[in-house]
Amino acid sequence: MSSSKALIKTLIKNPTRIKSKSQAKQLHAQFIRTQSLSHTSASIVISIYTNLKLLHEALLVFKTLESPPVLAWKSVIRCFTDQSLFSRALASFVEMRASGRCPDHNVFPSVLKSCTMMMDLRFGESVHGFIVRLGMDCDLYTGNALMNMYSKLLGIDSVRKVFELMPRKDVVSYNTVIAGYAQSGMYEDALRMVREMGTSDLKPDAFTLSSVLPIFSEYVDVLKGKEIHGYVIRKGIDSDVYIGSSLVDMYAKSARIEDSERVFSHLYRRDSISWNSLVAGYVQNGRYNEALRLFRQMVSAKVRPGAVAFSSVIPACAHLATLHLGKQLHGYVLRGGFGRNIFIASALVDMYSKCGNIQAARKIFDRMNLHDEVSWTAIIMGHALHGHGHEAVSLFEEMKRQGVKPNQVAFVAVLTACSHVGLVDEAWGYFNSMTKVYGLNQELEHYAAVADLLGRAGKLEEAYDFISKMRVEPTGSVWSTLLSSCSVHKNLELAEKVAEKIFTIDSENMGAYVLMCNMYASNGRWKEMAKLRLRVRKKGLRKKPACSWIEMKNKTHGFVSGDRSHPSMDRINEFLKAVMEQMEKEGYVADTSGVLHDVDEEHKRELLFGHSERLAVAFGIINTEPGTTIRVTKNIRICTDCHVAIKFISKITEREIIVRDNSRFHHFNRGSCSCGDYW
DNA sequence: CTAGGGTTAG
Repeated sequence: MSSSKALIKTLIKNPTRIKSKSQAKQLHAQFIRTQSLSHTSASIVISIYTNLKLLHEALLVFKTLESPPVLAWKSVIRCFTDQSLFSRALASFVEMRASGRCPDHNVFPSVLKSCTMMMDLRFGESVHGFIVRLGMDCDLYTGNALMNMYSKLLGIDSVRKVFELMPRKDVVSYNTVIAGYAQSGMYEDALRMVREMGTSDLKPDAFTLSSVLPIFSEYVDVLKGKEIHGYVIRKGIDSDVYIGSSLVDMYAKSARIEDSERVFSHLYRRDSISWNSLVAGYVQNGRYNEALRLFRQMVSAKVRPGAVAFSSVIPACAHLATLHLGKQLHGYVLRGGFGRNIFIASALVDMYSKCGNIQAARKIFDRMNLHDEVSWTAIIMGHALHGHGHEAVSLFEEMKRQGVKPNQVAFVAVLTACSHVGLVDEAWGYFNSMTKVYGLNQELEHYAAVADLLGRAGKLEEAYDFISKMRVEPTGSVWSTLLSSCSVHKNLELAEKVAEKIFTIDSENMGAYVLMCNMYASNGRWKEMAKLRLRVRKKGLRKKPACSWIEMKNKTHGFVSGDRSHPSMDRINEFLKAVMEQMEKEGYVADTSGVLHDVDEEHKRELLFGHSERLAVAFGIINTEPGTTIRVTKNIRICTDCHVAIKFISKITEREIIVRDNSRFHHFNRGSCSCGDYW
């Protein structure tokens, strides 16, 4: 009996001396044997159990108490919070108050955290009122918990109010306001608080830095970031997972993916966020294949991808147009129960439309129960790319009707839609409404879309004027779209003016050289052409090879123009020859104007024959069941002659053929194309 | 009591 009393005394002073479950059970048993399980000693046993996270054992003891003392309440409430049983924590708090016990300051941090996690601001505020009435609002931990709650549920202003009223502040207090400022985009204030910390003799720790680092990745200030990286290493907290993923992300966002890789490879502990920071980093830097490789590596490292991981990798499939991988990921998404996530759904809509399956994209879009400006934009862009300009425009109108305000990206999408079907007046209306109705500035992309539209519509001079008077400095690519319009509408004079504009901005623009050479050739201007060719040779420029690829049984087959190395080449040629005979019977005449001039007519036809898109289409047809849709992707614009030829092929073979070039999709069916030959 | 990664365009 007396030894138990001594034990109780030491335990009251230091209950964490009990470190294992068996020790705790032993002690508990001893109390029961000596019949000294009073309210006080029972509370101690409870707190020992809860410190060891043994909720079940603690509750068994707790239930035996008729009127549990504060220590017992406090322990179970903290344990409930600890185990994420927030509503039970709050219920216990209510019960404690009803029993007339007055909570001490140790109870509030857990209660406030539970309110935060339950997102129950009303209850939290009433607890705050209670805290003030008890005069406990000057308690450090309680104040910190209050700030955290307001930061998550109310807003930074109330956080600041609590902070300023706190008589004593520690690192956690500062970290909480700093995170609050950083998360509300008030970067200057966040950094000011970091400096203020220093003057209060508090040193920034891992929490501080992982809140501050994302600021520099958004500012893209590598220098500041590197400075922090150095500080982190000196402090020996560079292996912190939180800091690690912030660093990976920061370097990736500053286009220094090699530094991201280095940081990642030095992390000895990696969670799903560290992995995903690098996956997302690869995607942000256009390294789609590496993103997919790392994602697979993450899965085989038994790190379960979460919702964020899927919304990071799916765009990689969209860019690569790898439908089979996209479908696989879609399957994982559904099995993981992430189908309703708006980020993922938007990414899927985009992926399916970029992989050529606009119907699947639309189905996912229609099944979403909430549409934001991103998902609207994804489906509008999808229809635009597939040549459904009118549908895209009416979706844009529907978006506005539903009260979703279009952002700058949405305008890029609707202008692109107008451009692909030649809706000139509508496009002007949208372009002007940006500033007049929505207070958005027109940026390069919007100017580029309108310039493209005017050029395609054959209003070449108007397009030239428009680009010359842009409020933003035009880039080579804006002029390039006009140049190709000049070529389509056979206006050599303007093309020369445009080409000079391009060469002053980008003297190595190979596409422009090729286009100009062809135009000179078809106009019989051999001298100018020769001069241009010499310029190209002097610069040592080479033509980007045209290539097309097609997916077959989960494998991608690539074809380069004129390259005969594919094992099926004989069968492909046999097929093309047979189909060509039929085509010519039906009126096909090879359009050789797009081919360089200095070869004879017969050879020109042969060159067209070897165009990569034609090879890929042929390969697809001979390797699939009749009636199967053929999907081909090409790295540059589809050639005029191939466009005609594939129309014939679609009719003769009764196939739907979908070709994605660098700007849009062409759906060939029964001898015609969805673009209506307007492209 | 406090912290990190995500979707649409180019």
